[in-house]
Amino acid sequence: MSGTRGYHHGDLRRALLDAAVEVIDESGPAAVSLRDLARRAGVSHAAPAHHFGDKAGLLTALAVQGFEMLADALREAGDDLLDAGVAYVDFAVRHRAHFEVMFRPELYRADAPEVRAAREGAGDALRAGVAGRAARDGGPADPGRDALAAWSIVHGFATLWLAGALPTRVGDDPQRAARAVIRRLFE
Amino acid sequence: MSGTRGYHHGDLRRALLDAAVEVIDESGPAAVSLRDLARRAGVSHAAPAHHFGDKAGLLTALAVQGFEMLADALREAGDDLLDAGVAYVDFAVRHRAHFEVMFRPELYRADAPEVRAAREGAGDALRAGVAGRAARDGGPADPGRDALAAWSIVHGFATLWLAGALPTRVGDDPQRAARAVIRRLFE
DNA sequence: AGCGACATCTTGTCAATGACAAGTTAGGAT
DNA sequence: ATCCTAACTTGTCATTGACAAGATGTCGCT
Repeated sequence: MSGTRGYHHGDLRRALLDAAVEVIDESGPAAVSLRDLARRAGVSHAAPAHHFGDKAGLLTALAVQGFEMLADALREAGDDLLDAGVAYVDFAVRHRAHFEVMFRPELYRADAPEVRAAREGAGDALRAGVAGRAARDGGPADPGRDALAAWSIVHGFATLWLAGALPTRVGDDPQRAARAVIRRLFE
Repeated sequence: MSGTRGYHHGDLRRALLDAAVEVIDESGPAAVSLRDLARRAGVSHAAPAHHFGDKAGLLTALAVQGFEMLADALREAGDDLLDAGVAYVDFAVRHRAHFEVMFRPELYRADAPEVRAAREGAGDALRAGVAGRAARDGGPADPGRDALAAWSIVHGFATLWLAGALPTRVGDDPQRAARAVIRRLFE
């Protein structure tokens, strides 16, 4: 789907998404301009529209990609709440552009079926991580609430970290700091 | 500062900020257009520039206002972690526009002195709320980490709620759901 | 090989926007 | 009364998103 063979450009779709990630990493999603992305890819100003329809279409593709990447990262982290939580934060920091778009539904078509599917995949992976630790502890009173608490704490930490809202005293190693914060959930 | 007496418009600065809140509530910060705000206030398209310089200036004013309102809300909630946490979420939900701008530093001049001051005021109020409960529990091992964990969990919950990312099963009462999640911190 | 269909990309255009420059109006101080 | 300055307007320009219409390359089919 994303890798049609060499046409005029070669793989414009991918190039545009990569360029978008670069721009968002530097200046946030609001700074994305289809014409700028086209310039960076060396194509005409209207080329992006063909692949994504409009700006929301491009960001929708980015969000889908992001949810899929997050699901992969969480699955790879296994079913330990601490590991899954750290993986969540790590994903947000290393794939900041994707993460920032994913949780801004007003920027893209969050109700598109591909988005729903990708998001649910990530949700399943997250719940699996939480359930693992909980089972080991002898079963929580309310698994739904525990999952929500775990998701909230890692999502909040990641968001605050990305926003640069945390005091410098927290340090410059997000994984380390996240680990300490998450541990607070079972002490 | 925000209420100069009746000039041509009366109180354009306030009117523009109010209109911005309205627009952001409906369509997010990306949808804010100075010309649209001017139209809503019944003034010419360049009037906003006089009060705020540019778009970032307007959002900077909104962010300052937001941090001050948040500090007030937290102070009013007292020094109980649960109450302070619920107040944080309540603020985010009831003042969604302010909250969304506050934690998007790329949209405004986050390094402006008025912003720094307002943000620190809110930070102090937040820490005060966390410290209260901790002291009652006999003192935490690491107050800095506890504050960070508490901030993360309420900020994460609020963010996910606003993004519409939470499953419907969580319900439609953010205060109730937040209370349950926060309680997970001391059980 | 040749032809047709289609995806890919380009050129051209329009309304909307942010930002700036320069001019106009109205309150307040003296 | 007059000046001064803040508040606002009019005019303009480059940039952008979106759309329409045309050009070009690639592939399937015969």
